[in-house]
Amino acid sequence: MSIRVTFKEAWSGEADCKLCTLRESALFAGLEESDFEQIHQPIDQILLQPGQTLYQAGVMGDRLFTVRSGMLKLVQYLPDGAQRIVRLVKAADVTGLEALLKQAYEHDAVAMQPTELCCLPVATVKALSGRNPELHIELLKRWHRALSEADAWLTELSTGPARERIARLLLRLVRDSGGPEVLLFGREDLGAMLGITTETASRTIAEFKRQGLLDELGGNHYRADVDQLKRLLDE
Amino acid sequence: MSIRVTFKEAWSGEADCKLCTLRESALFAGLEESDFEQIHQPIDQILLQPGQTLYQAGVMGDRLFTVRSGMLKLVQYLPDGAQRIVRLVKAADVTGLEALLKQAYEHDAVAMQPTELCCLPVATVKALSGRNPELHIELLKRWHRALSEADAWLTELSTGPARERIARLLLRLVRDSGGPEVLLFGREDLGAMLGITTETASRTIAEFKRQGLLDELGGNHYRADVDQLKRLLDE
DNA sequence: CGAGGCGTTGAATGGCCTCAACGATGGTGG
DNA sequence: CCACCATCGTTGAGGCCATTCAACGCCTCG
Repeated sequence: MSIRVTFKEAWSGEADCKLCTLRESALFAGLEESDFEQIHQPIDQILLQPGQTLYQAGVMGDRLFTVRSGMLKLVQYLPDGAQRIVRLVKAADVTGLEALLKQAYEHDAVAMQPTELCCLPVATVKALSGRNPELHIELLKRWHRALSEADAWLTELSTGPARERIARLLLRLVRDSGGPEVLLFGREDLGAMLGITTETASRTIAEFKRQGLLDELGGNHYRADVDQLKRLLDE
Repeated sequence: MSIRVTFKEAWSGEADCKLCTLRESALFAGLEESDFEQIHQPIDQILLQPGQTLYQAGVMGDRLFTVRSGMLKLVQYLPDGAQRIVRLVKAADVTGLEALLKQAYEHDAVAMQPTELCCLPVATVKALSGRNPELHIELLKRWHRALSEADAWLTELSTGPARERIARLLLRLVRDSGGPEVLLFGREDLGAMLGITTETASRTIAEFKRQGLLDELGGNHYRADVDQLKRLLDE
């Protein structure tokens, strides 16, 4: 099911962090010119295609990752094989922080779209954060953000009937993407995010379309009626 | 519903961290003798009774908390009033880390048992962690642990039919408590943890008792048949 | 053109929720 | 001391909603 990809295959160049287009929002936002000179190992950039796996649960890694564009899903499995998507990693997010603590990755990280990443060696991040308090705080913030997201998934996306979960997910997607147009996921992923079956996900989406809550634009693109979705929720 | 308690009412003394019985597992485990001399503000200790609230969601705080004994629940609310327990905080755990980032608390923290806590002023923790890399790492570890817990709640306790969720919860409780005896929660809390109604929780527990998976010892104490619970899960 | 993946839809079952009643328990006040 | 009340756990009945199993159309790709 999962597509393995060697590091070399996905490699797409070395980064120059000083010139990064994400500088303001990136992990290294607070760094000074002089700090960059402390980076001895190169920062590799890689490009993943949809379905390709960045890392696997249980594997010890020595890198953490910043998403430059695209999106990853973090997947956990139960012993019986059931899977659950516990979080999405979007542009400017960081994942694989476990590596900083010498711990194995806790999820499978799988690309949902063509996804560009920077690979930050743990040694580099540690060296920089030991010297630089701002980076240190930035790391805490990333961790905190991940935790907030996790809690929100539990309360918003795993509580109540299927139609409410889907409505809340759609509203989150709208919020994150700026406009009312959203790129939806495959029905199977939808189910794994919300703890429902693919059939229920499909049926509910279809019903939303018929009721005008969603307008299909083709290629899994939809236009959402935000007001009606909200109204559905506070009844 | 929630019981407010003033800080003064719950105050039960000042701590001497050097002599703390939790020294090895506590947040300050890595500190040196000399570090403790840097603590200028006193570390207050407080005692909460079941149902009392430690802090509320949305409130800005300047303390974080270490649980010395007892247990807290972290509760989040949806706009429509539905509540969800997103995590439990047990002895040696830390909560309220949001305060370190100048952010409002994200949950209601409510005692489920008589609970002893240490209140650590953010200023103190910041001062110490700026100087002490071990404490710094320790903070990252706490955050990581909280995140792992959050993910586990999603995959294990919010996935699958009610009987499986309860079985997995029981197994977690057994694991955490050492022996096969567990102190169960009120049915309402059970429901709020697992995303099911109190009636379903009650019914399932009653069924487990009839089937011999649980043995009632009185006062919400039960003895769990671990093997049978596991068997129930891998079918 | 055939195969396989994916989304959709149908029918039937069953599990969970809703609403309701009832017993046990514990605390309060007469 | 006991009647009273509130809370909590339990159980029942009924109905809805999600799951299960199945079939079918559409699309891409080999």
